[in-house]
Amino acid sequence: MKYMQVLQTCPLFKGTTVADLEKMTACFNLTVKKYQKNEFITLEGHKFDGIGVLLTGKAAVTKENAAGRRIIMEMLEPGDMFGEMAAFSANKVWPASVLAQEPCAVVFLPPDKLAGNCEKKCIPHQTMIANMLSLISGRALMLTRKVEYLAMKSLRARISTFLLEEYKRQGTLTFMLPMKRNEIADFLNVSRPSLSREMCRMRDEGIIDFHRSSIRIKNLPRLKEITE
Amino acid sequence: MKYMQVLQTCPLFKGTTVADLEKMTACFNLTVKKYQKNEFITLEGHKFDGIGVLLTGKAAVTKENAAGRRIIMEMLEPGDMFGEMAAFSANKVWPASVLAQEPCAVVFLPPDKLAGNCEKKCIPHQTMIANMLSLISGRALMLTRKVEYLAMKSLRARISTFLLEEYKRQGTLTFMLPMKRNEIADFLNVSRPSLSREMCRMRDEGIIDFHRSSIRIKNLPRLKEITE
DNA sequence: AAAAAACGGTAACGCAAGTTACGAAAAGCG
DNA sequence: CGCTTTTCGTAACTTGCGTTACCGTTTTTT
Repeated sequence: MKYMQVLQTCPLFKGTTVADLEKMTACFNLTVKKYQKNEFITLEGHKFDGIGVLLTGKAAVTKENAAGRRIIMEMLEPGDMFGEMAAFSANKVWPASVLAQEPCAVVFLPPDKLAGNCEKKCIPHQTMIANMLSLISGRALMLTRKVEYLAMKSLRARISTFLLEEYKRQGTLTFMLPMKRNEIADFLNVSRPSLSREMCRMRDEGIIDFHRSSIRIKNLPRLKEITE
Repeated sequence: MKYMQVLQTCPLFKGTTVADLEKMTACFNLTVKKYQKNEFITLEGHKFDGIGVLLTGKAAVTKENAAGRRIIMEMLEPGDMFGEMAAFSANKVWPASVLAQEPCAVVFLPPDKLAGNCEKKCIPHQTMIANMLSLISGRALMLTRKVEYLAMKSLRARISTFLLEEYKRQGTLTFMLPMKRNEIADFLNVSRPSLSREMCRMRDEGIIDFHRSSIRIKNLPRLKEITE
């Protein structure tokens, strides 16, 4: 199959050779589907077709908000997969919609064959199952982190946690914020003016210093203290 | 083992006969531990002991946030399991605490044996892995739901969503709430008085009616409207 | 059955964060 | 360069929720 190279970059097939992939895909009876720009690849609430892997193009995972507005959850690039969570749950419907932003080619993996018994009980198949376990639990842990953020009552605690994670990631007390104010506010689930106000208060108290996207942690212990 | 019946109700062993279970448990080297009411079964951040299965009693999965406020993530009943997410992650510590709400009996399954290759490649073992996949993705979906709850800004929207889910589950407009006020407040991540106050306001407005744990939805369209 | 503990409704008060609106600095663009 | 657009800080006002405290009721314990 001509898409084999792309398929190999998919985390699901990490540690699998192209030869193994060829064998497996033959077993899977794969169907490549094509979509035009602005066409829906999946529709939230509709019947689940199998785990999708984006082969070419660009697509957006979207969800409808309470207010009925579409929010982009994630952008998909070739090699990315979607629907891996819904695949093994009881309720076999798409938890989100996927919208093609460009012409896209997608392959769907039937979940029953994936988890089901391979007659040959081949090693690659087991590797794939292990990958799947690690992927999904990774996703679950990521969601746990999100819950931790949202469960924080005070805005200051959210900001502090956010800054500390960034500090940990970048390694220096002075660094650039990876997002604009608006995006940070969205991520922390607060309004932008509230974020600005609180950041300025923290600056007044000598905890941090900043200008636009460049920020410096002036009182690290204090910052940690806020998050407990 | 006397708990074999309960173990069979554990979703991890769904579709497995008692005879198969006997064989597998022998291989697993299981230890049953007992806990008193209000005793911690696991402690957040402490060393991971293996996937837990609650055999008897009732327990709450909780997390502490910065302010020391405990939020209930989930309630556990006999046959329920916990810690399956941490089992396949790199960092082998408990991501949450589990607190016994009643005297509890718990069995722990070592994760390496679970995911590792069974020499016999027996069918029950494969069933168990498939079950595990289904369980973890179910948990991920549950967390997604939790995130959706917490992302709601107004308390009224959280209450309405909670009541609508309960209505959907129980099928009648008049039903019993599955938790006490304190637990609901924890679940919705608000204070108990605030929950009471808002529920009374909704009663005053004729949306719902309630006394203690029995509740009746009087204006279903209105309730749905609030969540939109 | 009496005592103790848990549960749930209520009210007053304070404060953190949302809302809205405006202006200045920075960035994008013809 | 000059114009437009985006980004960000700031301030006044509003509001929803937390906190605390109290009390009646229900449940549990002895």
